Amino acid sequence: MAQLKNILLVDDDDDLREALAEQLILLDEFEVAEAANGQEAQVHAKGADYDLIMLDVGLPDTDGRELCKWMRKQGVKAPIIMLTGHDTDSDTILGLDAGANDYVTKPFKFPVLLARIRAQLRQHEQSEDATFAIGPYVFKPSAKVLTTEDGKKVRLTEKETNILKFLHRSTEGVVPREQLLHEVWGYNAGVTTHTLETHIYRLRQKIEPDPSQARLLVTESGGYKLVS
Amino acid sequence: MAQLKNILLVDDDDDLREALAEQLILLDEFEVAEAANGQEAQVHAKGADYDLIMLDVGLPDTDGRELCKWMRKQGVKAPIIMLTGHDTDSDTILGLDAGANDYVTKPFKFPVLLARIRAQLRQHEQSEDATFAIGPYVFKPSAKVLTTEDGKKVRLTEKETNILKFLHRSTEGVVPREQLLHEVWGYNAGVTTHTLETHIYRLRQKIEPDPSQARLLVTESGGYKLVS
DNA sequence: CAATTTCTGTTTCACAAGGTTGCGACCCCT
DNA sequence: AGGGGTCGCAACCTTGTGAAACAGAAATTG
Repeated sequence: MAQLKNILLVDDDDDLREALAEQLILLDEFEVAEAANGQEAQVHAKGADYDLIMLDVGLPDTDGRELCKWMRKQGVKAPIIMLTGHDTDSDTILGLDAGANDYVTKPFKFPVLLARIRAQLRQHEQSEDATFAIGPYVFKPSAKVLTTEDGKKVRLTEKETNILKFLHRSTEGVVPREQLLHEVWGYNAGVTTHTLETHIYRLRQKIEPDPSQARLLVTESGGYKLVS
Repeated sequence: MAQLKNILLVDDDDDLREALAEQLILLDEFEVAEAANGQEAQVHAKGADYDLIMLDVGLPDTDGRELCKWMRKQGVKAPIIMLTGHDTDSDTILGLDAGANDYVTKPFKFPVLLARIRAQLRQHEQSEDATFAIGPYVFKPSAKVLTTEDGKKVRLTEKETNILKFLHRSTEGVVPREQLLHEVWGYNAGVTTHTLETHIYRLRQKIEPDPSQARLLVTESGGYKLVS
């Protein structure tokens, strides 16, 4: 099972917000935090890292667009989907220009919003600041580090990072050595699988809590796979 | 002036397509290639690298969604915006699930589409496979290389890549040494600006056509800036 | 059929070559 | 002097490879 995605849902319409949150939670893919106004949203945004933020434009205390800009200035990189009752063009434009990634007008059908949420999450995985859960770690490819719950960091080399990245990308399970070799070293690879095996060894030394037994990075029928 | 973005516009409605292309070109920000059907689109997609692709769903020869999937399978990473006449929910959902990044229903106002185009382009700059024009080079941060028109490659070290990345990000112009130091080495930097200066020196050796005179990477009042 | 050998795929680990990086020394120019 | 460029050097890190150990399956043998 993939890790649950963290969503922050900001809307002052209690009925709509709660209904939406419930539907999302029922899918068993998301964890949803709720905020009814800008004040609350700011607190949430400071406290936790969200994978996606949904923002109503008309909040009692702040303009959603201002909130959006504020979040961006705070360094929030998560995709932001703006929600609004008004379907005026200028609204949409202003919303997107404020730094939102998508803009959805109410009323909307839930499946459509969901598709847009998924599209944003999918796109974000390619981004600079994407992070992934791998075993007990948070893996940030662009920083080449694994971080544990309690803040310990494991620094990876470039090759190790790429290996982890490609292993993670293959949800399919086992990645054959040859394929991994091509993905990490390129097709005109001047190296043998033995080189890959050495890197796997070194990676295990770093990431396996007990290096004598492979639990995270498992060998299986001619390839490797990552188990969460 | 920033580099023109390359857009591929695929739609079989000649009037709409040409009008759209013209409006985009008039903005002086984009270069637009047009295709009237799937066949043409495939040829274009193979031939050139686009920064963004707009795809009509209803094409004479192919389904736009199939075309979208095909492009993704070909390794096209550019954002894809789907256009459609039908505004059915299932259509939107299928479109997004096919790998599109956004979905716009006709009729639309041009400024709205433009805002969505900009939003997609902005988001794409954060992505793994983003490239930037720097002087005579194409800079791909994730690959840590600069490529010239005629295919020559300049390999950069990690520090050099980051320096270039942050210099490029600051369209503002001059980046003070201290700021660059923080951005590249982190806030608890254990290094002095002299280290940065050394790196700049080495970077110039690599990227300045004539290393005796700095043209691309210029020193100015306590900082550096990139000139295109 | 059980014991033993062989074989093959994989792991372990040391080592050397090469690249990257920070710094010191010195120069140049204003 | 002071800000900045030039360049060499030493420490460190990364990486590929070779030698050897290991483990399980298959094959061989008595």
